[in-house]
Amino acid sequence: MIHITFPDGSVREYAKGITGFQLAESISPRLAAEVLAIGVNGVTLDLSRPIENDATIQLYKWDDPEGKHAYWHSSAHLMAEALQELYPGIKFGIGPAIENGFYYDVDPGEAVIKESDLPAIEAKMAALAASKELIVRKEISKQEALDFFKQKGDEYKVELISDLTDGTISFYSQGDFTDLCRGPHLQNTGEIKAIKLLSVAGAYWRGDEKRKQLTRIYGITFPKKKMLDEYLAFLEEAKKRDHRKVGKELELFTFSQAVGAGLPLWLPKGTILRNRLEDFLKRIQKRFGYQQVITPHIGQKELWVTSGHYAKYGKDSFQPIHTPQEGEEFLLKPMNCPHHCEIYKAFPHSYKDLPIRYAEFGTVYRYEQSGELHGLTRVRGFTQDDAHIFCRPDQLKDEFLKVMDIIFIIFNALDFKNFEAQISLRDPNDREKYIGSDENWEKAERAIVEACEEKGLKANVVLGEAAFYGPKLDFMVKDAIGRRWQLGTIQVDYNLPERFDLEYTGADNQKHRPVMIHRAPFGSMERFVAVLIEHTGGKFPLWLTPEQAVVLPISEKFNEYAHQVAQQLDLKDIRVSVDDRNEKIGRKIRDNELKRIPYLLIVGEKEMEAGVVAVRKQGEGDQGAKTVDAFAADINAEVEKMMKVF
RNA sequence: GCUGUUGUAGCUCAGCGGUAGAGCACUUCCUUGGUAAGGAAGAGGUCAUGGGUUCAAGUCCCAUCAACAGCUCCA
Repeated sequence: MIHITFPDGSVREYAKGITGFQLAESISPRLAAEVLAIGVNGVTLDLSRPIENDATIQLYKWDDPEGKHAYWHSSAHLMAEALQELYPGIKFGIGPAIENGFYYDVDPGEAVIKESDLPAIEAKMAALAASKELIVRKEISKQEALDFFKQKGDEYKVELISDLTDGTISFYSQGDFTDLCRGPHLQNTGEIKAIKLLSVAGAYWRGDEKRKQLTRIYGITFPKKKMLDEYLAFLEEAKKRDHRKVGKELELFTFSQAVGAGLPLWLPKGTILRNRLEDFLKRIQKRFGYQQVITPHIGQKELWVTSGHYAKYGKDSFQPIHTPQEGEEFLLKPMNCPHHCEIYKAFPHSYKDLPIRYAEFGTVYRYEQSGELHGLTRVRGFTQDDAHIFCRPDQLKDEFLKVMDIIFIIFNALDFKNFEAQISLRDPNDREKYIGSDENWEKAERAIVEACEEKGLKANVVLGEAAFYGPKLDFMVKDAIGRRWQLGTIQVDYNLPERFDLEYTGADNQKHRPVMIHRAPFGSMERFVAVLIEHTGGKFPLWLTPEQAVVLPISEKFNEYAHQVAQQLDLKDIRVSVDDRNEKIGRKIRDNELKRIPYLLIVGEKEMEAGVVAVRKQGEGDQGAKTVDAFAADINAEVEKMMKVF
C-alpha cells in the first residue's frame, strides 16, 4: 500500500501502482471525467502512469494550466497524426502546447500546406479523435529511438534525440503515429472534441534563421464546442479592437509610405488624445516633484560613445548625420538619458538637492528591424514619457515607491484593474557581466523587492533578466478582454552615472556617485495609446476622448441653433462639433455612435424653443432634455470628478 | 533582417492577358425628418513604384517600397 497526500492535506491509502485516473475515479466519477493530468510530487504526469510510492498529488483539470497543457499537447500529436495520413512522408520538427493552443512545425517536402488546406486537416483530426485511440507511453533507449526515426527518415527528430540523454527518452503512440515526447498526454484522443486550426506560418528549425524553414500550423482545441465558439468570438472581438483598425476609423493616426515605415503621423484627433494624456501625466509628475526639461532630438555621436550605447547598438541604428563641417557627426537620439545626464552635470549638486527628477516627453528614434514594425506598438520614432531620477543610494527605495504610486494612479485612472509586475534581477551565477558594486546591486534589488511587498504588488521575480547596468521592474496590464500587455518600466542604472562621471557632494564633503532611475509609466505615448485603444475598443473615458459631444440638428432648420449650442459649449471647454449634414436624425445618431462619441445632443423645434438639448448618452440612449449650461456643468463635473481621483 | 502572403477609388473589396468595377464615404438635387442606415444623379483610379515578357499587362516575370502573419530582435 502507498500513501497519497491530497492538496487539502488529507492522506489516503491506495494499492501500489494505482494510476492517476483510478485515483480520480475513487473520488468521484465526475472528477474522473474532467481530470486531464496529475501532478505527482510536483511533476506533471499522464493519468495512466502508475504511482509506485508515497506521493503528494494534485489532479489537474481544464482550468489548471497543467491540464490545458496536456490537452493541447495531445492535440498537437493528433494534428501530426492527421498530417501523416494526409501527407505521407511528411517530417516533423517540434509540436508543443502554447499559451493558447498548440502548433506543430512540419516539413511537408514537395507539398505545400496552405490556409485553405486546414479544414481538411481539421476533419481528419476530428475523425481520428472520434475513434478514441489510446495514447500509449513507452520508455525507449536512445539507440532504439534513433533507429526508429532514422528508418522513418525524420531527420529533425533524429537531431532532437541526439541531444537527449539515454534513459530519459520516451515515445508516445496513438493509432499509427508515434512521436518522440516527454509528455504528459491525455489517455485517449476521444477527449478532444472541438478543433480549430488557426493559421499557417513559416518558422525556422530551432529558431535559427540560417536553417531550413518549416511550416508551422497553429491550432486550438477544447473539450466542448461551446468553449471553442467562445474562443472564436474572443478572436473576433480582438480583431474589432485592433488599434490599427480603430485608429484609422477614429482618425487618430496614420502612416505614409513616403514618410517611412514605422514613423506614425498623429492626426488632429489622435493629437488631442495624446496631449490629454501628456497633460495628465505632467500634472501628476509636478505633484511628485518632477521638473520638466526639453532637449534636442540629436546629439553628438560622442555622447553615445560615452554612454556605451554606440558600441552596443551603433551598427544597427540610424547612422550618424554628417554636416558640411568636416568630421562632425550627430546621432538621432535613441534615448534621452545622456542629455539628461548633461543637464545634471550643468551644476554642482549637494546631497541636500537630491533626488532630482528630470522629466521629458522625449522623442527618440530606433532602427527596428523592418519585420518588427507593428502599428503603434513597435515603431521607429516614438515619444517616451521619460524621466530620470538622480538620487542617493539610501533614497532608492523611497523613489521606487513614489514611481509605483504614479503608475498606480495611471492604471486606476484608465481602468486597468488587473496588473502584475516582473522584477528582473541579476543572474546569481554570472556576476561578471554586471556593472556596479555587489553592495549597490544588493541594495537596489532589495529596494525593489521591498517596495513591491510594501505596495502589496504581485510580482514575479526573474533571475538573470536584469539589464547589465541595473535591476528593473516592469508592469504588465490585462486589458478588458484579458490580453496581457507590457507597459511601464522602472530601471535602476549604475552605468551612466559612472560613464558620465556624475557626482554630488555628501555630508562628509566628499564626492559621491548618484544612482539613476529611468522610468516611463506609459512606456511610450505610441504604445500606450495602442494599448488604450485595444483596452477600451475606442470608447475613451470622457476626460480623454477627442470628441466629448456632437450636436445633431433634427433638420436643417435647426442648424443655426445647433451651432449656437456648440459655441456655448466650446466656451465651457467642451470638445464638441455639429453634424449638420442633410440626413435624418436616425442616420446621424448611428454614424456618431459608431464614432464612439460619449454624448449626442439632439436639437429640434422643442429644444430650440425651450433653449435646451436632448441628451443621448453612448450606450444608454435618451437621457431627457437639459439646458446647455446644465449639460456643460454636468460634463465638466464628471471630468472634474475623475481628475480629482488622481 | 529571414520566409510566406498581399498592394486596384478616401474606406472595404471584386476583376487575374484583350477598352477599369461594386458597396460605403464624397458632391449636387429632391426630401425637412424626433433617437442606430430616406431617395436620385454625379464626380473620383498612370490598378504601390521601376524594369522586363507579349501584337496586347492590374492580370505573367524580376527588382524596389509598404502592409500583414510567423520566426529572429527590442538600449
